[in-house]
Amino acid sequence: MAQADNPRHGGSPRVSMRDIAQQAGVSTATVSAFLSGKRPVSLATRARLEAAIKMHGYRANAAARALAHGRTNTIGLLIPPQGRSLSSFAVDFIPRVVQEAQAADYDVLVSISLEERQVFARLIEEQRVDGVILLEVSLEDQRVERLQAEGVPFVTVGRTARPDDYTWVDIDFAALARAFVHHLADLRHRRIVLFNTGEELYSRGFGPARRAQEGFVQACEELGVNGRVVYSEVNPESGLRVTQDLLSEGRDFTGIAVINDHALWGIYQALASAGLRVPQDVSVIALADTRWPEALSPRLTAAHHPVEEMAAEAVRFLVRLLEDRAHPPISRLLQLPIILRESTAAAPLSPYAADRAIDNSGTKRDRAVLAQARAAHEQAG
Amino acid sequence: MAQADNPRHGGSPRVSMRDIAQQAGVSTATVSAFLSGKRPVSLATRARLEAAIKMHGYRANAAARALAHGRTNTIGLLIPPQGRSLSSFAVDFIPRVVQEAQAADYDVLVSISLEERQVFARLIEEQRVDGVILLEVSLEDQRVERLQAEGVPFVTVGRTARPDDYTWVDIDFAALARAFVHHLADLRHRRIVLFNTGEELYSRGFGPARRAQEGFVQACEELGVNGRVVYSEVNPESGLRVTQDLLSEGRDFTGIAVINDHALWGIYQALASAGLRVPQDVSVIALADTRWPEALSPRLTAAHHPVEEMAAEAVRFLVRLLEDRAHPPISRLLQLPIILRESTAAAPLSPYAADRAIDNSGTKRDRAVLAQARAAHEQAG
DNA sequence: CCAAAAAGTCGAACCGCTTAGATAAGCCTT
DNA sequence: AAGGCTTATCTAAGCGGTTCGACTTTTTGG
Repeated sequence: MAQADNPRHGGSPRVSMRDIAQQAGVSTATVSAFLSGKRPVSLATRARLEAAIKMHGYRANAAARALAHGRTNTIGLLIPPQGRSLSSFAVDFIPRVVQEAQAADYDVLVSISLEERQVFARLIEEQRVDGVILLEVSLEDQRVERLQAEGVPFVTVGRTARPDDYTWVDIDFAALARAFVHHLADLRHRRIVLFNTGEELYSRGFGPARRAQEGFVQACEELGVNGRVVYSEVNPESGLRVTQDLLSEGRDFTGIAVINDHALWGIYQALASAGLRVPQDVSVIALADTRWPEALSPRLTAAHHPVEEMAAEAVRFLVRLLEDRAHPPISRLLQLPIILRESTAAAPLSPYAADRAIDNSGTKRDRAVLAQARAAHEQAG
Repeated sequence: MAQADNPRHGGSPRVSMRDIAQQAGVSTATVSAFLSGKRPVSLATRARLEAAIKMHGYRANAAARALAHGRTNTIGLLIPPQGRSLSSFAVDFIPRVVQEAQAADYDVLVSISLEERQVFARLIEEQRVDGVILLEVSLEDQRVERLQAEGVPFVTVGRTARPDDYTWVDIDFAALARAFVHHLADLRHRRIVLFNTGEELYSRGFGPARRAQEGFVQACEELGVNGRVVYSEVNPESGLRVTQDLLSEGRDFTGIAVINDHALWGIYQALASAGLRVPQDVSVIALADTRWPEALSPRLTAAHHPVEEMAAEAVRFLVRLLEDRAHPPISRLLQLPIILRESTAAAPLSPYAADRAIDNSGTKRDRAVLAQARAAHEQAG
């Protein structure tokens, strides 16, 4: 084939290890030894090699290294298809993954997990990556099964219904939703709406959507609260529309819990233009990124979505699996503290008699719960 | 080295081309010919190969291919460091790049262009990518020079001060800002504020920030409009704060032009809580992603940021450069039409005498300009 | 019916790096 | 002074593909 003088792209021909070896008067094996530090190299040789390498700005070719070494030092990040990620998640997530990976000497290959077969073919079968980080996992996720079957190291952000034998990071959405309900119930709210993710995600068994709803419903039942769930897409418009629809049906809620922070803006907007004040008329509590809670007015009582922490942790987990193939599965279920601000307050006593009627029941227990929850929140915050 | 029975990660040992060749009773050269289609293969052989390949689910190892072939079929995407990208840009940009690249049979390696030297070392010098897409380009950008010097194919999103000898896609921010001013001036606004990007970006010579401001200032001068520029970071809080500061100084503007759509929410919010109505008291015009204009109330007169189009175009350009190394530089400067909605209206006549005073000058010319601009906008919309 | 062209296949070199042995020299030890 | 360790280096065999010249068999045109 002899592309001997590989002209490269117009620039200078790439120097290879051979060139370095020649100039330093040693074999390529020695250069490799020097570079990897896996074998001792004499000081004299060292010096010559350093000089040669610096002089040419030499760097080992990644493909060759990967081929010989059997690892690519690249991790695959499977993101959901366009404009469908949970909240502002992906915005902060991707850069953080990249950064953390770079710190661990890995590159990140981003792929859209739309056409599953294709992605697997490229990333896994062609062995472009050593391991994979999987986003937006469903309770029943074929990708997880597939990865397990292939024996590819991977970590999921979110988890399936049976997450025992692989590695993941997740938020305890059920507990979070429960905490939302408790907080609102403590404030004597009796009619609460949960703003869940979009319906499509929910019906596909998207973990957070399912678990949050489950926790929400369960807590509502336990506390005798009238709970309702609506679904909102991840764009500002949707939150607006959904809230308006809700209001036009006649307002039968005093509290709103949100796990899809893209809806927040619309919710505030819709409430305001309906003449409803937060928190006097309606309380709002949410899971949100760092930016919204302080920007909204009144400031938002919220749990902070630990996007970056999850990104970093996912990478760290994956790296650990890669460095030690026999490593047992690791997992981390994050409990998020709720930070109390001004968007939640005691439910209005009037003008909704229905609320009051319900209010008469369960008051004693609620008091206790209230006190306890308050204490917990104070600590957490 | 003999890791003969390469155990791979727990799974089945990877099949290589040799296995396929053996099973089909041919040489690896023939397998390669079959796979690449670069040489004819008889029908009989074809059939046997297809069977063998399907049976093993064989796929050529990417590293080996890259090594032999000299191309990685991977493009590098250099994104700005965390939380500093222009508006919601990166959110939609990355997935679109990945998608478009996948369609052209390329993978995307994302890297943060924080530590320039490091990134270049990994991506370019280790030859992990065939070409690069560069985001957030400054007027004087060392990365561009470096890439040119190295002879690496690349395309920038945005452009430097002298963008003649390389490939790029950009928005005509100067023209856009001018159009904003014209539109507002046509509506008899005489005191306008430009919400630019954050100050740090501006001072680093970020193209859009500089060019937009230039166009803005220039148009203001031409039209005798009193223009002012403020800088807002890409988070909802910042827009709020900046607007509040502006208002607390005494409101000396009736029109707001925005190129940083993250500020929008805060602007609307701040205006509302100051009791100012849009558009009766203040007109707002902006460059924004698809989601905000329809979600804000009143709906936003805006130019739509063609994020996805730019992403797709950037990839297409790059692929063209990669397929034909001798290809001359390509470029595309996008002119964005302004879509008229309800956030802009004639400037209020009262209670600001100052506005009126200025209004008396230049009226005739303004009339003509107005008519013309209107016509243009009608068409564009 | 034969020479020339086309089709089909193979062997072998090569891409640039890693890594076991093998080798050789220097330094102890006894 | 010889055997045993270390230390430093080299040789050579891969890793899993691509490519190209050479060789054999068909096909084609005259």
